[in-house]
Amino acid sequence: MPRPPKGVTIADVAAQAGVSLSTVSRALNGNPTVDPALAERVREAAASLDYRASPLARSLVLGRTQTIAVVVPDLGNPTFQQVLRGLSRAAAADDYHVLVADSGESVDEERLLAVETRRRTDGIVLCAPRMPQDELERLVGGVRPVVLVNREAGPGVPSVRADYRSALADELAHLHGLGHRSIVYLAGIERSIANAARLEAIEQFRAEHPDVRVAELAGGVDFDAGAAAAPAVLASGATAVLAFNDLVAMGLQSAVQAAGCRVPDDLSIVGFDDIPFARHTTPALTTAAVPAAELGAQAWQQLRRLLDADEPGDPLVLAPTLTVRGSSGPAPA
Amino acid sequence: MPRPPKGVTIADVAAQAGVSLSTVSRALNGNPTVDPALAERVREAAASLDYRASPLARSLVLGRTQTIAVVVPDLGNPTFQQVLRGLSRAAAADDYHVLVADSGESVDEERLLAVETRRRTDGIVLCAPRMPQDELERLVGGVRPVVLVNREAGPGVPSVRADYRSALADELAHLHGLGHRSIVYLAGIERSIANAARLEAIEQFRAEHPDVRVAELAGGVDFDAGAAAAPAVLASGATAVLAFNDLVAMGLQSAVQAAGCRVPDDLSIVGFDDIPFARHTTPALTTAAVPAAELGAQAWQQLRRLLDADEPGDPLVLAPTLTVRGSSGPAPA
DNA sequence: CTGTTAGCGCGTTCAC
DNA sequence: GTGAACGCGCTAACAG
Repeated sequence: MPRPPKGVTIADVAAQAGVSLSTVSRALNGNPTVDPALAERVREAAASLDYRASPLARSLVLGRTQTIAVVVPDLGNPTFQQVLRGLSRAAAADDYHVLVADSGESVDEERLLAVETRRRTDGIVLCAPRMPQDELERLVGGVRPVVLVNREAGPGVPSVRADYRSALADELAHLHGLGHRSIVYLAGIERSIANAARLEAIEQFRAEHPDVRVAELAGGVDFDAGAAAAPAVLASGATAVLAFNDLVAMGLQSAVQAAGCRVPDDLSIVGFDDIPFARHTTPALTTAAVPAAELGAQAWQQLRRLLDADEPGDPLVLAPTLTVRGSSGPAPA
Repeated sequence: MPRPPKGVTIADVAAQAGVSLSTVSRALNGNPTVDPALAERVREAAASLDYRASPLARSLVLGRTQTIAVVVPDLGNPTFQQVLRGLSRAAAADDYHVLVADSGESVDEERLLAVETRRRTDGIVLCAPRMPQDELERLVGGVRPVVLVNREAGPGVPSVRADYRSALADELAHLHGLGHRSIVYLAGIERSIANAARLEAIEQFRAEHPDVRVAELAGGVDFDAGAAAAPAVLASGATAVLAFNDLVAMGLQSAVQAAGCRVPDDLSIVGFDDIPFARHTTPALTTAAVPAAELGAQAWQQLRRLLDADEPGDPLVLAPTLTVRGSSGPAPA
């Protein structure tokens, strides 16, 4: 059972072409100080041997791996799946590879994986929504170049994020415009940055609209959490619900419908993220479209800039767009 | 702007501990032929300097990178997302890293990415549903160790796959048991292996049930394709539809419902895959649950076996489980 | 048990 | 313009 032909090295090519190792290296790297005739001979030899320089050896001597790492809390989460997709394609377009690590929602793992994967790569994209701010700031120092997704850590640390605050404000305005005066917010994880941003928007809305009741209910981040919240939502007497994300909204919608509640006639529901299936529920989900894949692509651009020029770009803030579909409608009389 | 402290090398540790490089290497790698006292001194020195061996240098000399590659056709496809997730977690549990590459549904890219990523890793997991069989068999020779997902390429090439044939047979039996005698199959990509397996099951069913009409309609692989097929499905007069996958089923269900057709009263719909949202449609989707994450985890086990012992495991076939939900019901009278 | 030497495969000075 | 030598950081074989 012969393994693939024992790695043909640069020495084999040199022998075949009748030149020295250095000449092969130069020729293959397009160094102009090589006699064109020789260069051609080297290329032919390399082609005939199907030679390609070992990425490992190159990495060691060049000090770069042409690879970046991305750490996500959960590869099962549609948002991070899209971030990864956008990042992967953007990096590939620039001939970079992507090492992916799933921290399983554990902050400890996040830290460990970040430093570990960073050592095998040229830079890292970090998605760490739950990591405490002080811990995050301590961590970024040790893993530069680094780009943060949906987090910030002071100047010099590039980041890309969606503006959750303004997006939730848009949703509140949407519901208010439809006549809703009693609204429930299904909160996500307490310590989550994303949750905090949403709460800010709610605070401001309350201040500007004293006539509207916005109640908070403990929620969660997945479909089941949304479904579990259904009884409490129905009991609250609210006419509209802001769910922490689309998964929660879909779980809620499914559960209240099963209980005989009509959406949006009896209850309006709005989600967050615009995951691919949001438009496919019945009714389709009104939501704030977070451009997750674009976030990933932009994260790569930020990282690339760091890699190429070593100068951090400005933090990038992408505004989600309110996407009105069938799950929200006028408040019941 | 000081980069992270210039990589501290094994030489620094050796100096700090007052021993030679080899002793440091041995001590840190748990080589028992080291004086316990010295070993301790080395560990302390390493800890005080926050030293960790360069993965790059280790990879070069050891001939292994502790990294595997996975090539998928589309990171936006829920099935491969789950495969990646299962693979990533299983590999991480064994201290292996995962390099991911998205071929963007292009067979050419698949081939290129496979050989390219393989060179930076110890092995590769290949998801190449559309690659022609002969091309696949030629490719695997050059990238071993390799594990195939949902494909096979002769003995010696480990693979993990779902049994699409038996799963579709189960679905057909399910519909037949509900009294359906006119069924439509919404086909996927022609040249796809997965499609061929489904067609086999249909052939056999036809032979065993001459009284049942099973028509094929051109379909696709995504939500929009399912929605686009709605008029043709309704015009066919069939009482049940087998969709190529859940996305197609959901698109179809959504579209026929919008046209006033009741599911499952007027039309039964069954999908394939059991993607996370299948249980969340209204009605919830009857489908064949393909254990994609488990497929990924098992792919790692197969690859690990190859890496550890160099002996391929037997091809693994996982049977999807028929999951009956609300979208299928008795045939209308 | 420890230190010295020789590579892993390549890019890059430095002399010719 | 080209080759010989050195080094990237580490492990392994070889002496002592």
